[in-house]
Amino acid sequence: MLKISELSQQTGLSAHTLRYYEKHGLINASNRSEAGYRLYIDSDVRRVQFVKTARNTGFSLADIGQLLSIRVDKRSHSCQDVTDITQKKLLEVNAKLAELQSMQQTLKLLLASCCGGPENATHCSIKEALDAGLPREDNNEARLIK
Amino acid sequence: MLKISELSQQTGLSAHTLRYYEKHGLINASNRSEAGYRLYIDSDVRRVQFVKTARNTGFSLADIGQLLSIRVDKRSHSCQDVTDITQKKLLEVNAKLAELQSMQQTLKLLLASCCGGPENATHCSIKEALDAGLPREDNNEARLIK
DNA sequence: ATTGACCTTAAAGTTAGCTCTAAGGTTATA
DNA sequence: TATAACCTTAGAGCTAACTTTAAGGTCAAT
Repeated sequence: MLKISELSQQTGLSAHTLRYYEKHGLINASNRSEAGYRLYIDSDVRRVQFVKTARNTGFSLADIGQLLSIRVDKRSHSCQDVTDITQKKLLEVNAKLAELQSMQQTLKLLLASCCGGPENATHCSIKEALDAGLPREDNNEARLIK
Repeated sequence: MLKISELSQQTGLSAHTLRYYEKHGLINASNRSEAGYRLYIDSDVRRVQFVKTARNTGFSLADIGQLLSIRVDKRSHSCQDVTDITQKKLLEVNAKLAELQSMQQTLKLLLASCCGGPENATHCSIKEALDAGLPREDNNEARLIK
């Protein structure tokens, strides 16, 4: 039985965030101690890790609640509901994957063509990466926010 | 030369959002008309699309500004700077990819094992997907937010 | 020449997702 | 037994990223 700070350590989410997720119906402590402390078991850890992964891959907490409801709330979902939701989420994941892979490609090209790449060791040219898909360079500074 | 509403159409971002991005240094109109209207060219479109892709893959606007500064502001970055930033972003992209692929796997398993999968056509069992990596089911409802 | 659909800036409002604070109870160690 | 390091809830505060509003200028078509 883990206390909330131990769950926090195991998942990398703060105790505050874990309570916040609980308030929004995403997770739950399996038990409470006499004094009212939240107590978690292994399956709670896996559930939190799932939430974290989903969040890291860009799903909103509402999306994640929907994903979790597939697993948890069997009785109120028909088979059709489940496959519909799952299929929709899978399409979203696939779209995200495609965009991420394009970003990966762009960054790889940038690394390969800029300072230290085999054909361009002495000066930094990013033209190759730009030509391969990035927007073209211009003369304006891109100011960082703030 | 595109006006802002035309750029909006081509990129799927609202004119408001485009002005917001400009205010934060991410994009810029190449020209202005006599009356002060923003006018964009093809390379502006590509730049906005890059911003959109990066945003969709979970980068913050500050991150995107950093990525754009690699491409744009050659003089103020040493080769080392550029490779450092790029390499760091590439690691982030790779981590996101790994998490997304794990989500994809989970959803695929769920689809395959639930209602209509070859070995389980008559009732909806998600146990297979759970056993394959998802947190276990429990008896609590996952309430959707709001 | 006026209507309506655009465009401008500046600034206020909104939402999601935390993050922190206050006020107080619990538990382990010195 | 007291000190510190936990835990509790309720609620306020914060930041990022929009989104809307206000007040007004422009432009094409009737």
